Amino acid sequence: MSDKRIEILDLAENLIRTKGYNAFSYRDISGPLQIKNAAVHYHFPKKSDLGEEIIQRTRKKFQLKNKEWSHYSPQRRLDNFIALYEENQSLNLVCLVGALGSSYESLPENMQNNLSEMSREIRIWMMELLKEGLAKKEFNFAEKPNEKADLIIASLLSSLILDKVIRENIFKSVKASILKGV
Amino acid sequence: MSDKRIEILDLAENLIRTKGYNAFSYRDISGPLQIKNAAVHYHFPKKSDLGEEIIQRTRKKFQLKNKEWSHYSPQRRLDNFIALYEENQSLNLVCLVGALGSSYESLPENMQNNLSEMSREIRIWMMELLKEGLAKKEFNFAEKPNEKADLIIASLLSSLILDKVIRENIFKSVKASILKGV
DNA sequence: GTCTATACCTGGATAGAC
DNA sequence: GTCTATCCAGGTATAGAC
Repeated sequence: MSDKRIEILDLAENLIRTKGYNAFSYRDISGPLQIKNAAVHYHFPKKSDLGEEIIQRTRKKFQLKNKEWSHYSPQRRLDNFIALYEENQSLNLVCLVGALGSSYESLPENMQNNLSEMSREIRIWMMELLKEGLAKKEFNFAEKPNEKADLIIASLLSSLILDKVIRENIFKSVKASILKGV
Repeated sequence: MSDKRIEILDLAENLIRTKGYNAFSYRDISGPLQIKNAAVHYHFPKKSDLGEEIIQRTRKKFQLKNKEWSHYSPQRRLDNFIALYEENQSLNLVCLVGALGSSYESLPENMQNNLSEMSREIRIWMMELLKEGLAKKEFNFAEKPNEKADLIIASLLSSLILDKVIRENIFKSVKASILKGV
């Protein structure tokens, strides 16, 4: 994969996760990268091609982490997962699911499908993690694993949004709550 | 306030909460309401005027509820607050903070400010509610009130987003988790 | 792989008649 | 308060030269 291609993807992802998919244009890419719009279109003919590839590579990154973490304890895997959000927060970035999901109905179909699949994958991963933690008595909570999983992924997602809106460290609070609750 | 004005606000709010602020246009308003773009501009000269008023009236609605609920028990106030999200979910709508917050940096300044103030107000309300519930021994949880408050408002916000993306009843899970955790 | 040039559309917004 | 008409900026996208 060429350097330019990656630079375009990186910049576009950043734009999506600060301004949203519908608020950035090819100019916002070509300007900073000092190329012309047509060059961006060469790499990604349609805007939705760009959007789709950003989702797909995010999904792949997550899958790689999974493999890497597969023999870690549930607690450590949970810590690592939360650390991903902590990094986003320090970069002042919303996560991709939050950035795209809130305007789901405005997205091209290929992006909707990719986004849904990735999100389901993360959710199932979290459920399995929690089940295993319960079984190994590393965790202790009253909710059903799917309920707890949904609470965790939902609260992490929004913590990044609310951080920007409220300008308080919501992520930190949410992290503390989650860790005290498992 | 004229009927047309309200019709415009209602429709625009719906569009924001399904497609996002940047994905709808004056045509999306004027078409369904069978008027012309210029008529919409008469009521709301700039798009951001429309956006701002939608935030402001949402904030006022919340303040009215507060007064109405002020002598209810903490548990009942929490139940009522959750019920607001339940209604949104049944209408397939993301909440306003989620819809706008995820693309915060693309918003006009007047909308950013109004959105931030409203969100802070909701957060503080939730913190007070939880503190009171602890003091009255209606609630029992290990986290600090601000940590718990952030967990609750964050998870409710995203539950509506994830509901759409994952197409499972994430809201229901989150609701169960919250109620078991206080 | 990047450029220039351009096509075509949609967007927000305003002036002025009714 | 709503209309027609119009403006202009910006958006996505493509053709064809280099």
